[in-house]
Amino acid sequence: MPTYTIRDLAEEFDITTRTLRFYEEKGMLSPDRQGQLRIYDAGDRTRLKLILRGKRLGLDLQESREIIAMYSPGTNNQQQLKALLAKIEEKKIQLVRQQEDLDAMFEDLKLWEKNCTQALLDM
Amino acid sequence: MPTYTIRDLAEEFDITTRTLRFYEEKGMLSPDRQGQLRIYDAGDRTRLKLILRGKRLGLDLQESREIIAMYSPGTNNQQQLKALLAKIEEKKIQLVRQQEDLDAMFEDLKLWEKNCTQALLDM
DNA sequence: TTATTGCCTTACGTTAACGTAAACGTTACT
DNA sequence: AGTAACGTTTACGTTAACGTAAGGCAATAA
Repeated sequence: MPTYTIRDLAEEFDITTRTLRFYEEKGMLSPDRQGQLRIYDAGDRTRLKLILRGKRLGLDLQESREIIAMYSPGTNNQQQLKALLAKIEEKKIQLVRQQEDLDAMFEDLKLWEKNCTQALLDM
Repeated sequence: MPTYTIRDLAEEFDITTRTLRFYEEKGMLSPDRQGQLRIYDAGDRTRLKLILRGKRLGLDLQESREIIAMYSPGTNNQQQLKALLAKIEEKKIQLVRQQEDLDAMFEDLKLWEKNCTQALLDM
């Protein structure tokens, strides 16, 4: 099993070590320790990827935390599961909305690219 | 031409009047005045929609400002146009990335919905 | 006429997500 | 032995995007 130093992950994902410590401080990551030093494993790396993916989509850490919680086993009481399903539905709606927004903006940008290119040619 | 009070827009888009004043403070909106009162027109309303769409996509106000600037005419020097085209390309790349992220998360959530539903049935 | 309602300005407060700096310990050269 | 490079903790600073409260003008309902 591969392990990573804090610098390994920071460089791979182009974030600072401060960010990694911050995520740990918020309980999103719990790397092993070798003395004082943090040792990250594949699970930590995966969780980090999920956090960063969420971030790119505009989720905050709390939301990412909930998404990540879905990936970990042991969530096995009915109340929890129902709450999770509700959350998923809610998130799906928001994702669809984002898709629409993306499409709309894409169309606008394509149109503008044409306009701009044409304007350049006209000069 | 329709006009809107600050409350009209606030209610239509489910934001606070403070938010509208804030956007104005940042130079994103410039409603007419009737005495002290703000009177928004169709253009203001469109700009607001663009701001909010950008916000849903995780853009900050500065980025939305640039997008909106593309919609207004009068940007007619070559330097400007080239800069705009570069921005558009950059944004497109980011949007594609978001699409991929959305797809990935969607797949994950669908999988988890299955799991959760099954787990509920199993109880 | 007074009281409520809505808008206004001014201005300080708040939260998330880190940045930045200080002060320190530990390898790793040279 | 000295000094750089990298890690650690602790803690205060920063920015964006508003929230919230104070104080005041204006119109309308009772």
